[in-house]
Amino acid sequence: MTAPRAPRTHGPRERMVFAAAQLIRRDGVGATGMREIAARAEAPRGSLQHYFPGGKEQVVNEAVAWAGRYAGRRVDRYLAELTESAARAEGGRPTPGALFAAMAQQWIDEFEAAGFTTGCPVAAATVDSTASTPSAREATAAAFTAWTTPLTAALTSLRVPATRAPALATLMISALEGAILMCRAHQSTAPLTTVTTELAPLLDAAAVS
Amino acid sequence: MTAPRAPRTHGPRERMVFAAAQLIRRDGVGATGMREIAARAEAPRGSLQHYFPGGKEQVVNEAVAWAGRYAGRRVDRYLAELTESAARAEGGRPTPGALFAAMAQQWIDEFEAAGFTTGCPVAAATVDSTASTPSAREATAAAFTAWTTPLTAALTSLRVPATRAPALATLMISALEGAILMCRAHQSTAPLTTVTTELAPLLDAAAVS
DNA sequence: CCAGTATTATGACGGCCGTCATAGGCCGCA
DNA sequence: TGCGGCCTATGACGGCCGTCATAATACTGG
Repeated sequence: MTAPRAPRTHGPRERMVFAAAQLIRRDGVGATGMREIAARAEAPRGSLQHYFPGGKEQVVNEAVAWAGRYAGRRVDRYLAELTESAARAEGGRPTPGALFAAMAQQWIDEFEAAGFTTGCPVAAATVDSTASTPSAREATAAAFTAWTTPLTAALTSLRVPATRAPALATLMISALEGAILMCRAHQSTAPLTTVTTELAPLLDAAAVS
Repeated sequence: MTAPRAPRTHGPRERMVFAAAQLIRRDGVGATGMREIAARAEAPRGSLQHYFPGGKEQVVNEAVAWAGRYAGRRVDRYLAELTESAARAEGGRPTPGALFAAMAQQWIDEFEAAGFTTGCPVAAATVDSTASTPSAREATAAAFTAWTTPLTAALTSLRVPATRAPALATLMISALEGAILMCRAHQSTAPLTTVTTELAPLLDAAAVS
């Protein structure tokens, strides 16, 4: 997304941003080293200097921004999938609770497949580097916005009134992020399923008939 | 609470654990140094070695455990305060939503006073060191348990059925932790107030008449 | 007062970090 | 064929880290 057109196979720069995001969400910002990023991306260490003259700060900020965009795109995709399957099966419209369930399920699948080793990179960056440079904090804010905005739009398309959609989007992301934390701590997907179950009636009730 | 009776003034050991918790919640685990902990506690650097032969891992784990116990005690205190004031004013009983509001307000006050520089140490430890030693992860799990358990009990005493109280406690802590993250990122207390408002009806509806 | 333990104090060591400097390879274009 | 850019490669530097070793000091019980 930095370039208008991505190279046919992901270029080294893109690979490094992606590798940084992966490492950050596993180990946190502080414990992620530049050398490690280059190694993970199978990119030369010198290229980090070349593509990211701003140093580690720039790499981390781009990784966080990428993660925010990714989360936003996932929301759009879930909405499209749910809308299609709901229309085909019952001729109806999916509920906000089903959208949240899809978002949570993504994490449950990942935890079950990868074993609670990784969390949300935006959360990691928020915790780790709020106190550091202002640009790092701004990057996390932008990432949350890039996630909240499509989610708000999705809720609106699910007949949630425009006055409540932003608040519910904030609630959904908050609950999801917190549940992810608890899942990692307890090494269990239970918090995510619990939150999904408990939140569903509230979310569904917000959609006007 | 490590010792049955605390020394009249907090001893150096206790001060170091406290200082570690403060630094962790501001900078994260990785960015918090042993020398910094000692300096903040106004304790000699050699005492860290003496009181914590397990090294940084031990200090961090004790700080996280302390934070969990602290959060649990806060829940008990809020419940007591709300119960008393509700009984005096209306002769009634406080609602679960009011309990959540009290928990959130603590953070709002802190953010407004200290400027979004600090978050929850348990969240920081979870993000930073899930991948490191197993004991660190266990410490975060124990901390969440030390928080969830009193909260579940509090909900039960507010007439939430025992079958739903644990789930609601998980939801409350998840939403609170996530909202704290978003507040820090956006440098605004809005997420906390939003979550409090949106969650209140759900929580209150769970209390049987 | 003395012995012995608890605490404090300080310096050194090895390791990893992010960054910089400096070459070396590579490829398109004249 | 040569030249000028992008990219790659590699080593060095200073700094901070956690830990260890070794004292010096304070305190308590006899």
